[in-house]
Amino acid sequence: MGDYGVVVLDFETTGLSPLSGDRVIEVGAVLVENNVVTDRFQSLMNPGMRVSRFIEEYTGISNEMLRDAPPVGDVMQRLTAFLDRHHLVAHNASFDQRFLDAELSRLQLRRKAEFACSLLVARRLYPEAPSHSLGALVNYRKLKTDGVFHRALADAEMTAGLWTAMIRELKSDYRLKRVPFAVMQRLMKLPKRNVPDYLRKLADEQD
DNA sequence: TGCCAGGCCCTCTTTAGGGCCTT
Repeated sequence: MGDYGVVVLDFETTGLSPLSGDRVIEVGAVLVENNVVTDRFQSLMNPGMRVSRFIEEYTGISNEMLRDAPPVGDVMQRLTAFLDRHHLVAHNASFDQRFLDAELSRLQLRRKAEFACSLLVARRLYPEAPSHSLGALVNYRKLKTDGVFHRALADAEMTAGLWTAMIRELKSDYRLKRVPFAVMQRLMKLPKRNVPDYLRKLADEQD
């Protein structure tokens, strides 16, 4: 015990911008407790609009699949229950955060949990990686996948795999006893050159 | 029909521009 629980989540959407009218079409989320996945949530959602051919091909989610899916609002209510009060993690979190907040706002709900971003942490821990896209990082760290990409639950599972791998490596490489959520949030914002010093000092403080 | 974001981060920087990420 002593580690935090976080929910790693991923949205598939009709496009890049909720302010331009884009909606969510699928959510995948995994609960990570003590650095192990202990629960999962996944659902397609009917956004009330047709998705473009590009999105159909990018995600493999067709308009036909969405036709009989539950409305976004129903799924977001169930997702809120799953999120409970856990902190949140996503790859390029600002994207998922914008969509989550936009959909909650339509329900007159507000997010209470804080986000951390696996992309921003990975840029600091693996500056030499050829790319910091989720797929590239999964290859770079040789993480297990089921070969599915750009579906919400598969991407959430891969992001969780990356997140837990980074925490394990922080513990082993810097002899950290604990890697609290606040430390990951701090890493997101730290200038790259300050990261090694910060982690060494943190290890000293934990001794 | 046609339109289409935002934040991070580097650099030939700060009176800016452009690539990377997310769908």
